[in-house]
Amino acid sequence: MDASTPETPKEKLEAAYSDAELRDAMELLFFSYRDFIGEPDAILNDYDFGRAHHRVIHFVGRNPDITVSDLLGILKITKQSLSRVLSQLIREDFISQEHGPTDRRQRLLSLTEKGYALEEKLSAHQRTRIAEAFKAAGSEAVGGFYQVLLNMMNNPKEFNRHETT
Amino acid sequence: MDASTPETPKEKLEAAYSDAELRDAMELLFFSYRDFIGEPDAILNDYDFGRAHHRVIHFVGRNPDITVSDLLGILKITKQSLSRVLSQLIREDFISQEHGPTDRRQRLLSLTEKGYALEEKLSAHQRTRIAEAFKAAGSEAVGGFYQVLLNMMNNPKEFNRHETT
DNA sequence: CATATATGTCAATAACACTGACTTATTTTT
DNA sequence: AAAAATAAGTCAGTGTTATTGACATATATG
Repeated sequence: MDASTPETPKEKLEAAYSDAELRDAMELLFFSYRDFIGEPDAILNDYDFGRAHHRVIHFVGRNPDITVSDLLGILKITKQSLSRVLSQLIREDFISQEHGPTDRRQRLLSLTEKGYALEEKLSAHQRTRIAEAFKAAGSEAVGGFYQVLLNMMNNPKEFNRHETT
Repeated sequence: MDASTPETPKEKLEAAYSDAELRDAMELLFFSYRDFIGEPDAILNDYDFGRAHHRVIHFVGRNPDITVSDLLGILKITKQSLSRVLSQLIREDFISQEHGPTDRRQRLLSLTEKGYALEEKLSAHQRTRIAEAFKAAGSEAVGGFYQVLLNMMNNPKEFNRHETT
């Protein structure tokens, strides 16, 4: 259970990572994520919303007509947790619901115009931050960023890269 | 305030990123971070600890003899928030305190053996996850990962890469 | 008709963060 | 030496986001 000395010879070629290096990566993730999510909070405050609202707005915006259970699957929270946030967003007309066309039990969620406007506002800073980080690092680095983070996911297929070109 | 059409000619060369691509990156960060922090929770549960305890244990482990105010600066939480978690960790002998040698007002924090053991246990899964992601992506990709995430930080100097070689 | 599924809701609880006000010990400044 | 600043800790109150468990309703499927 101790892996402090990386002396396994066959792994030398493809670079062995020391515990210290791996802990570096852990910290880098912490710092960058902390700063990444820190920004929209001020805007959310004006609406009496929190980060949970932000996440719901983001994923509904990204996946129009998503079902409640699919949204729960993405967020990995409970129905009851989502309920408070979601019903607030519906009540205040940021998100609309409609019955599933084939299965009327489903409530398909979409952003209203008001919701879309808020999403734009909320993500503006984050998009700028990422765009600048990408430009500064260069497109090769961006590729590496994608590769590593994708590999870190439990189920990389969950990430749906929206192709543009 | 709308940047949907990236037609600025001078930026073409260094690759322009569409809003959709930038939102992809936002999601990738969300997913990978969600899965990254999701793992140690079960272990923490056994100790009646939460993520806040984990963060404190990590950063104290990484920075022996750190002062309380430096730790607050890293975590970006309030003294009162830290207090609950920290006094619990001290009471249960995961973290030790000692007076600063030059400034006796300071309480320098370090992991006890018990605390170090818990850190090892908690970070084991995360280190494995990162190590595997790094190996699968290759060392060039790892470089890109570092570059992009560093650029995303408010103050990249806050990240102290612990050199090994 | 029976059962499973999708969603919603009520109630209680916990973790983690916040603000504001105040205390104690110690160091630095004047 | 007295005054002011700093490091740390504490008390009280509050809010957000999550949890578990139990149950209700509508709809779909066997």
